[in-house]
Formats: sequence, structure tokens, C-alpha cells
Amino acid sequence: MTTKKYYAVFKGREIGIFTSWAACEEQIKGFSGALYKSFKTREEAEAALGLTDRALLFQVEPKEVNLWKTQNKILPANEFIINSVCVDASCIGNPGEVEYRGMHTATRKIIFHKRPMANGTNNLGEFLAIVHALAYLKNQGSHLPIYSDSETAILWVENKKVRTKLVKRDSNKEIFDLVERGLKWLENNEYTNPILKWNTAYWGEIPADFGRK
RNA sequence: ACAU
DNA sequence: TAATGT
Ligand SMILES: [Mn+2]
Ligand SMILES: [Mn+2]
Repeated sequence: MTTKKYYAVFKGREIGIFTSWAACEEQIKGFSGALYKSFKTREEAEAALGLTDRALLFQVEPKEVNLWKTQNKILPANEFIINSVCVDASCIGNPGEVEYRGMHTATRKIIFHKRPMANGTNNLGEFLAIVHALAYLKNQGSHLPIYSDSETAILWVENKKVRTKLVKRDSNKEIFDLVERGLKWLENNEYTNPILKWNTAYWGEIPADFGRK
């Protein structure tokens, strides 16, 4: 008897888990740069795609592992870690109404979304998005890397310090309170997730983008 | 100049 | 076109 296999497709026409070789092949045959792997159980396949909190127990292709361990924040053109979380912020006016969200890069599943906050800046939103991802992933026991397109926000997270010029007002108390909470979280928690620069020029808009530009 |  | 940031 042949054992059923589960195919995790990382790069292909469609991203996801397929339960037959035929279905998998449809996604990867003739697809340049296709990346996939078979697993014995659905759980392993889901974990490999980063859909569960045991992702690291089933780490995937050597190529991906090497990329994972790189210290470089900007990887070579057309090489990014699809088994990752990406974040982005968007605002209507700057300063203005700021929201942010995080998404699993491979599947485009939205994993968190902060509703708009009044009178914030783009950079505060980008900062909060990264910190939210760090806290979320730590709670999940996940070491997945985090992509942001914001040089400013990445720096602020690394420094555990924001250098916003925005003046505190009654109207932006919510976002400043959240920033304060984020900074406290960074002070009081360790994290293992690499924070990587999304290279928009090579790869196009970060998948978490709100599509308003 | 670079990144949003 | 204008603002947020290094
Ligand atoms: Mn952005
Ligand atoms: Mn965006």
C-alpha cells in the first residue's frame, strides 16, 4: 500500500497544501523557480508553510535554511524567504488615520489587523506593525522572520527607541499609548525572529500592502 | 540620497 | 504633490 503524501508548495502557480502529486504538479510544472516538498502528514506540511506554531520543527529546503540564517537584511534579487511574516502600515493623511496589518507571506493569510488610529504617522504605524508581529509570533512559539519595507521602523525596533517628530495631542493618544506599550514589550521580551528589509524595488510591493498607492 |  | 524618517 502506498502512503498518502501532502505537498507543500512554497513557490508555484498557487501556494498551499496539495494532497496528490497531480495537483502539486499542476502548480510547479514549468513554473520557473518552483519550490515544493512532500510530507507524510498534513501537520508537517502546514508547519513547513508556517501555518502552525511548530514551523521550525519541519524546516524545509537547504536553500531556505541558508537564507534563514543569513545576517544580511537585504537578500539577493529575486530571493526572499516565503516562509515568513510580512507587515505593512497605511495611512490616510500623514499625519492621519493609521492602520497596520501582518500577513503570512506564503499563503497571504492576514494574521492581525489594527484598526485605524487618529493622527499618527506612517513610521509609527510601520513600527507598531513590526512589534505586533514580534509579540504575536512569540506567543505562537514561532521563529519565523518578519519582513518590513520601512528602514525607519526597522531601525526604531532595533534601537528600542522611536524618533518621531509627531507632537502628542489628545487626538493621537491611542497611537502614542500603543507605541509606549510596544517599547515596553521590546524592553521586557527577547525575540529570535530576524527582522528583514523587504526589497520593494526587486520584489514589488510587500504582500501586506494595503494597495492604496 | 535612500526607505516609506 | 506633500508628509514621515535616516
Ligand atoms: Mn510600508
Ligand atoms: Mn504599503
